[in-house]
Amino acid sequence: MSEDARGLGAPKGTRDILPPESWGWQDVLRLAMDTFAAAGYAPIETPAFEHTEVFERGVGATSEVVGKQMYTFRDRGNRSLTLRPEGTAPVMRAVLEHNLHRGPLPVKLSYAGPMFRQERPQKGRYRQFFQVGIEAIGSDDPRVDAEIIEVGSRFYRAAGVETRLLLNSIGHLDPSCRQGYVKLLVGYLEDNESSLAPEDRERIQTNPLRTFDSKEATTKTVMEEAPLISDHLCSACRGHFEAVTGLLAEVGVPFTLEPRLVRGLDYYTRTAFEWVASGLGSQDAVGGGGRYDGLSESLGGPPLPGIGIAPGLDRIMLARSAAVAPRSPVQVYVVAVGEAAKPASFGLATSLRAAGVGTELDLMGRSIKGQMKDAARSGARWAAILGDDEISSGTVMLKDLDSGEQETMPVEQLRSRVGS
RNA sequence: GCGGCCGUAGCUCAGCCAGGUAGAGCACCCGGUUGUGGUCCGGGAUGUCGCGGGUUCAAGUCCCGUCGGUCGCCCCA
Repeated sequence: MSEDARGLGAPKGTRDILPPESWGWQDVLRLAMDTFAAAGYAPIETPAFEHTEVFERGVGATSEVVGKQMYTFRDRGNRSLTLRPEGTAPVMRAVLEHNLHRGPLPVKLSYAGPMFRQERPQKGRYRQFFQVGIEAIGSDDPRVDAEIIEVGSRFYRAAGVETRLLLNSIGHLDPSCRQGYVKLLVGYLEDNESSLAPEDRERIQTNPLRTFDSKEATTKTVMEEAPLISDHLCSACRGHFEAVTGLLAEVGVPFTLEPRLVRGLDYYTRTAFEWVASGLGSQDAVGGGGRYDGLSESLGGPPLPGIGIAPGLDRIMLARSAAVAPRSPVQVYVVAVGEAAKPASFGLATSLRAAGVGTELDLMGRSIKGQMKDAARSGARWAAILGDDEISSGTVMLKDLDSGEQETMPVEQLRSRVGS
């Protein structure tokens, strides 16, 4: 059942996240932001849409994301706007706009929010999906790369997701480095063009690096012998990458060198990586990231190196062990016995909530039995039972729903009793 | 954007092949004597059979289209 009877289901590729799963969603989101904050990354909020140019210039017009997947529209002022397909270019735009790079460097920011790409939906791939992320802008020190990657890996572990970190360096844009390598690769591909799958032949000119991602058996065979970027990095990029891997090894972050790893957004340079989880089919990347040392200049800013990661919440929720049940926020359920107890139970629930104790009560006029059942269902540890007898004596009967034991006590004692 | 499979109660699904008055389990509500849950027993409510069209005396069942989901391609989180 997907369409509402009125024909108003959530739009294709979008979805509602309902209780109880939404509790877990909130837990993971909070865990991410706390993990980032503990490493000094401050939250930033940017708009859900930007001038289209931010992505065309930032992410790159030749990328699949910008070329085919953006939600672009005109507003009433005839401006071309685009729902953000990713979070890094908007953050860089905000940094440049507000001159954050004129302050202490690196600028360390975290964000969380929905992203939008118009693709064919399937499990783990939605048109509106949710990413969290961090960006460190203004330093090309390998320790920044290592810090960002370590924080990301720690987050996955804490969230209960088993991942493998795939790591590569794709060099920087210079004839001595990636440009030279790409020339070499194009030459190799042209020499072997007849052995490539037809759809991969077009890529030779448009996006030769992506041939490494091809699933076509014939192309894969060709690519096994292809020159690797790792063998053609300039000495600076090679040194940078060796420093990054050395630091990761030192702090015990496991990784797998993946010399064929390339990424889909044009701004990536040097360090590039993905976290993959098992059991998600072909949508196995639960997060990725990399360095983007040319992004600032693409957006008209000064030279300003940066690096970031973007874990995807939707896939993380699919990948984490389903056993992690969220804790119920309700501790006490107030049971009202008889009409007279209704206002009193409402007052008791209110004062418990004001004291910070998670409290629920019957709002449906249920019988005592019905209320007890509802109490059990709410996940509350205690039922606070209030009837004529208790009201007249200023007491309340507190029942431990696990053990079944109950005792009567003055109302004033209730709070300290359930506070533990 | 392309291809395979699927779409019946809130949920998971049976019924479809061989057309003949819509089912199960779970969940939900009430009750098992008047103030006590999670077990058990009894009872109850709930469906435009995704949507539209066609074939037929008759369509959940056959045919076509469409929308949505899912898996693969593509791409990526």
